[in-house]
Amino acid sequence: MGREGTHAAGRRGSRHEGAVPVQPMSDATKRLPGRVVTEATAAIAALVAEGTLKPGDRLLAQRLADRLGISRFPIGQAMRILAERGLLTADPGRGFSVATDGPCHAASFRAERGGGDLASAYFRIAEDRLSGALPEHISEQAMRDRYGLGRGQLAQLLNRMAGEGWAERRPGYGWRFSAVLTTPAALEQSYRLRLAIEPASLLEPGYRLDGNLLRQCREVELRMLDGEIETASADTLYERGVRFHEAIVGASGNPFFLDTLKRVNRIRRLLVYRSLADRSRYRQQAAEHLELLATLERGAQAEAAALLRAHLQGVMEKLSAVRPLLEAKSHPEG
Amino acid sequence: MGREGTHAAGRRGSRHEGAVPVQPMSDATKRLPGRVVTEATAAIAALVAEGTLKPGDRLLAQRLADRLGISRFPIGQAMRILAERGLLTADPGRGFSVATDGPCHAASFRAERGGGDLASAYFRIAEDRLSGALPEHISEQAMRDRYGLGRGQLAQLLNRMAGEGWAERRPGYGWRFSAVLTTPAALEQSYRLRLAIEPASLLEPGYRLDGNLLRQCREVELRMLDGEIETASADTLYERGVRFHEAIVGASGNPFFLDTLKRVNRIRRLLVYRSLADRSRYRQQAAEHLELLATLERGAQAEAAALLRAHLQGVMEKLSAVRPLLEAKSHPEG
DNA sequence: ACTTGCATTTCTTGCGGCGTAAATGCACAA
DNA sequence: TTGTGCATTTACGCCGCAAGAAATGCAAGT
Repeated sequence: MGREGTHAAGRRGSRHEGAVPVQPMSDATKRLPGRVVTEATAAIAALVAEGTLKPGDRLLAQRLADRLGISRFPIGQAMRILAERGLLTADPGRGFSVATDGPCHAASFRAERGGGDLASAYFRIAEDRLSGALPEHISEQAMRDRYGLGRGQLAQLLNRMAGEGWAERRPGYGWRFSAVLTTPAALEQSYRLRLAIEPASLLEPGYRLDGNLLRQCREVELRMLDGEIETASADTLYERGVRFHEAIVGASGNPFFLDTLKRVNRIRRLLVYRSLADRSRYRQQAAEHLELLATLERGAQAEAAALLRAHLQGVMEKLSAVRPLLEAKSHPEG
Repeated sequence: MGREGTHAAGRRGSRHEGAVPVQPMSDATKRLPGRVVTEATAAIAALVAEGTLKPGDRLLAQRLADRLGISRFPIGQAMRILAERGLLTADPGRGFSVATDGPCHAASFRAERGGGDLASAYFRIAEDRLSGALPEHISEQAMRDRYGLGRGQLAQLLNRMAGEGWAERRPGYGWRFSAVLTTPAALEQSYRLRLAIEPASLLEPGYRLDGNLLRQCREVELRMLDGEIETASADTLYERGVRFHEAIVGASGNPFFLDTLKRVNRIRRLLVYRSLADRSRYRQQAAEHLELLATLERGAQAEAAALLRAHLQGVMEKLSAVRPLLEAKSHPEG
């Protein structure tokens, strides 16, 4: 998806970010909604789409607000927007309820998720860094000018990068990008970390993979085998893999394992960015994922751990076969 | 109107932080030095103290600046300060050189490292959180008032906490502190992560523990056994342990392992904060550390990994014995 | 030629104001 | 009594200004 979104506009973008390019909008909802309203809108639409809310059901503002962890206000806004879109009907004085033809409309709300501005800058920076377009040392000022970011935004990004280990403050002014990402060994090293933690997480004392989650994971894998491997975008495929592994590890109940995995995955995303997704291997991966799920369902943790280890090792080997491709820009250092 | 507060002193501390309480200072160096100057001062003093620079040696500004990764300016300031302190002699027109009695003075420069203001707030927050004094949800405004922080400072802290996984933005306003830290199982879980990664790191392909580093580690452990266990502060003891393990893991050359360990250690520090340091166990720990070093020296990685595993497991068990003490405030949660 | 020491430039951070989004209180309707 | 709809209050993000602090350029000295 075009994550590059706004870049030219830059500075004056205020906070509304790229979200909700819905259409000119009629008079009642002229002002473009903020982040929370946008999310609430999507969330309610999702509830209708998945059938949790059926036609005729009345929507209680407070209830929804609690569920989403926000106040009633953005809920009201969201409902008004959805009513205009024909998903809900407004009963003046008695709030809103799901329209009879709501569910069909609901599908059109496919997560036009924004959040874009910052995320897009993040990826642009990473890409520039990997391609060598960004110098090793640079001042915040220069970064702001280059990417059209406000002070706070840039600070957020830099902190994140620092946390991820590929940028660091210089003693005086400015920042320094470390070489971690540009070395071809990084990807392999990230896999060795996963190899250490993922199987171990399956052996955690309280491990319990929720039945619902398991079913959900299985369905995704089946859909993949059923053709999505060919049709989905490379980004989506990556996302799917990440989600699977995070779900598996998350079921360990040990947040340290999960956080670590999430962390390494976020970086890995940058590393695989340039590796042409070789779709054929996804087929085998999906099969292995399914086998793993079956084993976990039986509660055979040790066996599952072994499978997972083998799975990761397999991926890693395939990977080192592609490695020459990545070494286009090898920075010998030492 | 909460906001105009400015209530406590806090605010006007500018950025110089608690550093360098050196003394009223004579006229030449009246203005208190900034962060970089302070660090440069300490660095140069250290060079003199450790004998890298001997009496009579001339100090070249550019050389030092390059070595520290900063510009010549703060170097000059630092040298002037040190000259006033009697560590260096000023040769007008020809810079500075080490004074004959420099080395004795140098010892008095024991890293009076500041950085304090923020760090102290960080620990106060963590403590309040652990003791339950801080509510689960809170707005930035309330935090600022509570801890007397500027907007930027607070933002920095919150970002850091978010990165460490124990605070997160709420959808609307305000922040939410996750339960990670308050659950009594957390400490144990953190050890299980370490158990997964530390031994594995010893088996990394390019593992190589530098001879110098090894010797240094050994010395520290010996000093510990030689009495420091009784005399050093609890904080220092913790620090020593962390450093040892990070050195060992860092020698794997895989930054992902090291980062993960650092990360978990930072959080662990908050978790052990209240556990009364039981000094007796440090003795055994030191012995095990030494044995580990010896094994690594022989290059017996697998054996070392086993030792490390046993070591961690031992610590963990001791820990679960103390656990009842920590459960003072157990938050059962569904 | 190399360095110092100063002057100038550049960068960063703190603070307060402003505009807008979200939270909250309240009156009123069902 | 419960819940809606609006008005009020509160919180937060962005911006500009100004004060330092660090980086850099330059002339003079050795």
